[in-house]
Amino acid sequence: MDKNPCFCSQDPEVRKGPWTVEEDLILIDYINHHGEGVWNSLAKAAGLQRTGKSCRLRWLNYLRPDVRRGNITPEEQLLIIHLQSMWGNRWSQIAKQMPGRTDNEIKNYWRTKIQKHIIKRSESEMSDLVNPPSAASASTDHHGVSAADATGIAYSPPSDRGCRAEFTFSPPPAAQVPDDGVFWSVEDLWPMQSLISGTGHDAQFYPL
DNA sequence: AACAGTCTCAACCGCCGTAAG
DNA sequence: CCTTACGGCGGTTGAGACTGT
Repeated sequence: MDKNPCFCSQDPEVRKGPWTVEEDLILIDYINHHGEGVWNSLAKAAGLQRTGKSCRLRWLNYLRPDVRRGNITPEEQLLIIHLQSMWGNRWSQIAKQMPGRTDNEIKNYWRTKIQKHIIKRSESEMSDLVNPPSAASASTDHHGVSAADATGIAYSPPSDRGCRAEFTFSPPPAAQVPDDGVFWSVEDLWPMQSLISGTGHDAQFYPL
């Protein structure tokens, strides 16, 4: 087991790193014929020089037939933000609410697309405290819509109580999805104004 | 065209909970 | 009850892709 990682990491029979097409085919073929089972046994029985964990991860995050990859929709973006604000980093739980999406994908999306904006906004807010922006400059996005009104998402920086930062979220109207089918970027969705004046009440971070 | 910086995401690591013996 | 084996989870890493200069 992995509480004795030295055995596995020093085992020359165990492969690491990116999966090859051949390995993928072996795993898919084996699971198609025998189903998912005890992963360590499965890896050996299939003739894969991989750990059971590695096989499980590869199957769940990549090879499973119902996995949808890429093109996170605006609705999914908002759902991720909403669920993350309710549950925190319970990625597997969030993934269960989003059929076809994996916890790994959601986690990566959050960290690369959303969390980045939290940090940026926190930094800009800190600078705004020193150099306050004009009221008009932050009130609309480039679609000409109030960002806070459009998304209903609001962010409040950490309080002096030592709690985590808070999001608030109210479901946006369906009209926010563009007719041309082009996905909105996080920049489009991000509620710039609300960073300063969040007013929603639906959800918030739980203190750690 | 070449290089540097940034971003994305597949995969690994380590911890925890639980079931079985 | 204790130990072991395993699955599951969240955090992190690093290689390759992409973008800007």
